[in-house]
Amino acid sequence: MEAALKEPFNREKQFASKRQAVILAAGQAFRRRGYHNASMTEIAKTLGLTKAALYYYVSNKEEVLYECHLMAYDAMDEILKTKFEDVSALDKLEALYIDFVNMLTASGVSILTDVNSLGAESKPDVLARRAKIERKIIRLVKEGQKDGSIRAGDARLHVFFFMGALNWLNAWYDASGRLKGQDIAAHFALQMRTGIAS
Amino acid sequence: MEAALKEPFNREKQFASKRQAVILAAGQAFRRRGYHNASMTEIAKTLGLTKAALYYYVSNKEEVLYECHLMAYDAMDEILKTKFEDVSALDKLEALYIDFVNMLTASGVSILTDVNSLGAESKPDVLARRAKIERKIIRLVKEGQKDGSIRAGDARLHVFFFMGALNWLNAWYDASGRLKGQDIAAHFALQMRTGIAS
DNA sequence: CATAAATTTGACTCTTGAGTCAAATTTATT
DNA sequence: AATAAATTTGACTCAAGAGTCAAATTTATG
Repeated sequence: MEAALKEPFNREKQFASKRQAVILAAGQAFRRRGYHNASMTEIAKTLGLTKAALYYYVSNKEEVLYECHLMAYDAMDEILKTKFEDVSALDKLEALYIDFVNMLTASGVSILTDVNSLGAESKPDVLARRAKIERKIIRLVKEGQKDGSIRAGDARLHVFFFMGALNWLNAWYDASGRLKGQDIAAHFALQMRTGIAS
Repeated sequence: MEAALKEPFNREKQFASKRQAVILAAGQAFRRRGYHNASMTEIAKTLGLTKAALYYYVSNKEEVLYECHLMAYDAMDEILKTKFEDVSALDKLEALYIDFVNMLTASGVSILTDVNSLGAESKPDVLARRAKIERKIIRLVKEGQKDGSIRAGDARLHVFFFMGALNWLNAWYDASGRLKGQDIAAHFALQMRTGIAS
């Protein structure tokens, strides 16, 4: 143990992580103030930079919005990869939902709902991404209706209902508030679960 | 029965109703495309008018957004006035929730979430208005926890959960879709209810 | 510590959409 | 039909914020 301790200053890694920081900061600003109300100048200031410097990392504002969406969906996809054994679909769903809430309250990543500010190339992408996630969850609900853990009813509506609660969370959750993310997760998971359990 | 049939062309009424039409159309546009993506020109075109004509009815875009918010909260206040007899708080809540969904799917009024695009004078107003409604609903939930119809748990979280579902509805509901407003109302009410029932 | 690449900046330009206004047009009433 | 008020419009101005770029500054490495 001598060298290799302080990373050999990998150029690309440096750049990539700073870029990530830009996306994250922008995401927070978009979440709190809305895409159009948050200016690039303002986002730059948050990072102790100048607007011009931001453009060294990203090519335009819309790209940033796009990346924010992708970041959220990546995180959700990751959660959806969880493997379960011998549990009902309802139990799976509950576990996933808890992870979703924890991710949203702890990671700084947020689900943005402004899809209309995306251009004609990226918007379909983002919608497709979201649809894919929704489909997975809907499939899980249907599975639960088969294994008897989830009551009958339009599976899509079941999902829209509790995913709505999740989206809304982004709007009101304040990390500095008195409500702890974990508590919200537990509460929401229970409310989600009992809302659709058999 | 001779005169008084065709209203005597009340000036103010004419103006007021056209103004309402402007607000409503703008609300739809804001809901579908977002406040900043919906231009005044576009909204005017919807009504077969010119942007300049819009400004005969309203004094600026922000005022329109403000009125949209008020319209939604007026509608909710109206619903919240409903008097009930001999029913549990949970039953009351369910009835109100059904009315909320029906209002949102049938009236063309929508709950806009963009509060940040409001100016410093109107934003606090709108927030206060929303807070008042939330408090009423939270109070009802607490009442239900007392009368035994609603299970224990942070009343605010109970409410944020199902109100989130309601807000999200605005984003995805499409009047021309195959899902009928009434069906959504019934479904959502059940899911809301079972999510918090004792 | 010299230097070449990476990063940051100040000072621009450009676009878009809000908002204005004098003039034109429509409408209810006599 | 005449007319005065109400309504609508075309053709503007203006501001804000996105995006650019040559030059200045910082940084890792020999």
